This record gives sequence, structure tokens and C-alpha cells, in this order.
Amino acid sequence: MRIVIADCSAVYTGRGDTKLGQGVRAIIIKEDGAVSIHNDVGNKPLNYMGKGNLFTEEIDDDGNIVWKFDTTKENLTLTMYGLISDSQHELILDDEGLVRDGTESQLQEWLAANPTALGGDYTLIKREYPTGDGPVDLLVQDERDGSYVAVEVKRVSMLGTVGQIMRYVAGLQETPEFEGHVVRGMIAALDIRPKTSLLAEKRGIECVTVSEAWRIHKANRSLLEEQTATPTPPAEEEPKPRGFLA
Amino acid sequence: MRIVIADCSAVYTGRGDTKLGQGVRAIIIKEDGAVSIHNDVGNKPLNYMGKGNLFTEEIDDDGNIVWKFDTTKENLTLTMYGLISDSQHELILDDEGLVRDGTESQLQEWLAANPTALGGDYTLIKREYPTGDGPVDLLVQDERDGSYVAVEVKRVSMLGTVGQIMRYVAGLQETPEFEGHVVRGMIAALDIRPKTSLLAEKRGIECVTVSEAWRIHKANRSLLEEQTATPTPPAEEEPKPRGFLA
DNA sequence: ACCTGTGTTACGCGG
DNA sequence: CCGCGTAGCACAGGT
Repeated sequence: MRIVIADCSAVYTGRGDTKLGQGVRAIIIKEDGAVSIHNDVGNKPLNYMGKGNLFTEEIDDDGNIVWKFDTTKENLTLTMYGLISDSQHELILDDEGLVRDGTESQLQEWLAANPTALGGDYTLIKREYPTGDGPVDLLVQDERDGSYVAVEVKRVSMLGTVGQIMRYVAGLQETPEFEGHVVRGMIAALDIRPKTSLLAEKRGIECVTVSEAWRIHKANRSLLEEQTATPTPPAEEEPKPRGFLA
Repeated sequence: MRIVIADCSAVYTGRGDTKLGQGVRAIIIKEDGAVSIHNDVGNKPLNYMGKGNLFTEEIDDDGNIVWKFDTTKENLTLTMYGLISDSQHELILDDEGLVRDGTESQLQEWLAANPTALGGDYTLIKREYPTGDGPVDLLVQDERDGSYVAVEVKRVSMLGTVGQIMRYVAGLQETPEFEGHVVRGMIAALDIRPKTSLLAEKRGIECVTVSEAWRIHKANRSLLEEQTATPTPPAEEEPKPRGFLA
């Protein structure tokens, strides 16, 4: 990783256009070619370019160093009027990398294995069920009346989720397989924003907050891990898809 | 800005949970307290914390330096097993900051002033029109048949836009003011993804790609700026919404 | 302080 | 390679 502190300005063209006036900033160039220009505020860089760009160095008419980072679609040009610091460091990456917990995919996995956590006698039809308008997170069947429910799983559910579900439900209702069947929409999330819940209600979409059940599940799970301490893998079998597809 | 290269590990809890194993990484602490931990790949930090956190330093039982960055809702703990480099730099920020061009809000402003660029005899009713399900970017009226059109403006329009419009149109159709009137939905964007365009079609939402007209508008605009060359402030006064400090 | 929407979102996963 | 959806999204702007 190369770290340069320099008095510089920058111009970017590509997905949008930006101009950055003169100032002293930190420029970070990573091993994979990714570059970012930081001021002394916030987490996001002012300008940046992903890996896979072509790096070139020139000197302009005024004797300033000009760095270019180009791809076929984007260009970042950095002009340096003065160099304050330039250092290189060898970073070592551990092979585990960053381990995340509590992601949406984990939530989805858990709900697929325990559909009753959705608050009814539900049976899983399929995860990532293709609706024709994109895949819905879970498709389940309500055993009480045989109706189908398209479930969108979220960590945090905001207004956009409602439109997303409306889209999926509309897609399913157009599918011949669901001719004559009732298809409803549902949001299952750790946190459903008040306005979202209101709007969902208006659109006939059921909202289920699963944070409490999830917390208990996680507690039990870590307890189990402690007790078993890897004598045998707990088999954690996922119920296999059923219904008309399979 | 303080830049530390160290052999370290990190634990984060808050919006999610993450664990970062031991490795040599770059730690950046900015003037406002924002901190980020970078490996040598990509633009995004492995771990980070926004400004406004409480920074504390301790020594653990093994003699390692432990840095904590805490807010009421989040905690980032960084343990350092070895220090490779530690430097401080004074960055200077120009008062212009980053100037963006081609943003969605500029697009919206332009289309509000030139609704015929939407490809018909349209008249602007209102920008950011409240639908009850959130404000729609533009509400225009089609002078040919008196129908109303809810326009969602995007730089790049993807599938989610369709659900967004469906939501707005549904919201408007429920409003008493539009009782008995036709309300349609429209996407106006520089780039509409093929699948998005297809789905929008299916849902009766019109798609207009305005990239060409926008390009011409921008060209004319910069030409105008050159000609006038600041004899009088071009009245074009933008309210000067400044970025970081204020 | 919370909610809402944009972003050169970045990034990973699937086709 | 592109499309699509998530993210500890970050961040700005409004209420």
C-alpha cells in the first residue's frame, strides 16, 4: 500500500463528473490498483477508482506530476503541486478476512428452516423463488387456507421494500401456476420502520418483526455450539422444497 | 490525519457483528474522529466508525495496545500486537470541496424546467409532489388528454424503480383529487436497464431515455457560460449549499 | 433525533 | 462480462 500526502487537485469523469479543487489530501493506492483520495473528514473518499485501472504518470507544462487512473469507461486525473510525504507499506492479510454475523442471508437461512417463525402454519416452498420480476426471498404456503405468501426478508425494512414486494406479488399472480390461487406479500425483518409498516398495511402486505425470535435462536445456537464443541456436525438439515416444483 | 500501520485484529458490534482476525493493516484516524481499517484490497475499509465516537486507549493483559471507538449504539475494538508505522499529517481542505455534475437533482431541475423533453406535450404540475406514499420526483400533465403522469427521475434506472413508481401511482390514484382522472407512471433516466424497461412496459409504465437531450442541454449551457463570461452574475445563482463545514 | 433517498454508492453472487 | 440486490452501506437533507 502506497500512501501519498500531497497538495493536489482532481478531475473525474465516468459515471458522473466531479471536480476537486486544490488542497492537501491523502492518496492511497492499494496493491490491487484501487486508489482513493481522502480529506480529513468522514469515511468516504472524495475521489476513487476501483481495481483494474491503468495507472500512468506524466509531467504537465507547469512541471506538476499528473497521475491518471483510466478504464474504458472512467478516468481519474490527479494533479500534484507539491509532495509532502510518500511511503510504501507491506500489508499482510489474514486468510480469514472479515467475518460477518447477523446478515440478511443468515436471517433468510434461518427462516427457511423455521417458517413458523413467520407467525403462522407456514410451509416452505422454495428459497429465492423466481417470480419473473426477480427472485423473492422465500415462497411459503399457508397450511390453513392453502394460499401462497411471498416473503421479503430484511434486516431493516424501509419504504422501498413495499414496492419490491408489490412487484414480486404482481409477478407471481401473472404466472399460470398461480392461476386461481391467492398470493399475498409479507415482510419479515428485524426492524420494520413505522411508515413502512403503515404503507404495507395499506397495500395488504403483512409485516412480521422477527427480532425477538432471532435473538433467541442465536442464543440457543451459541449455547449448542459450546455444549457440543464439535463432536458431530449438528446436521442442521434444510427442509427440502415441496409443492409443484421441486 | 493519523495513519498507523499495525499488526492488529478488530471486533465490531452494533448494526451487525464482525470479527477481523490478526493481520497487518492501515488504520486511518481523521480530524473529526472518523476511523477506518484498510487491508490492501478495494476501496472499502474492513471496519470503520463514523465521526462522533469516544476514543480510548488501554493496554490489555498481554501488553497489547487496545483502541476503542464507542458510541451509544456501536463499538469498535482494535487490538494491536505490533506497530509498524505511526504518522500524523496536517491536511488542508479547499473551501470548494468536491463539485459534482450530472447528479439526479440536476436532471430533475432540468426536466422540471423543460417537461417537453419527456417526449410529449407535458406541463409541470409540481416537483417533489407528495403522493401519500412519499414524494414523486415530478408530476406533469399530458396536455393531449389531460391525464396525469408521475415521473421518477434517475441517473441509472434499475428494477427497483418500477416498484417505486407503482407505489407512487397507487398512492395518487387513492387521492380524492385524482378521482376520475387517469394517472400514469413514467421513468425518465440517462440509462434504463433492459430488464427494467421490459418490466416497466409490462406494468404500463412509460420509459424515456433522456441522455441525448441532456448531453445537448449541457453543451448549450457551458457554451452560454463561456459567452457571458461573468459580466454580470448570470442570475443562475445556486443557493450555495456547501459541503462539509458550515 | 429520526426518517427518507441518493451515490462515480462498493461489493459479491449469479447468469 | 453484465445484471441484480445487499450493506455495520455513508452521507445529506428534511421533519
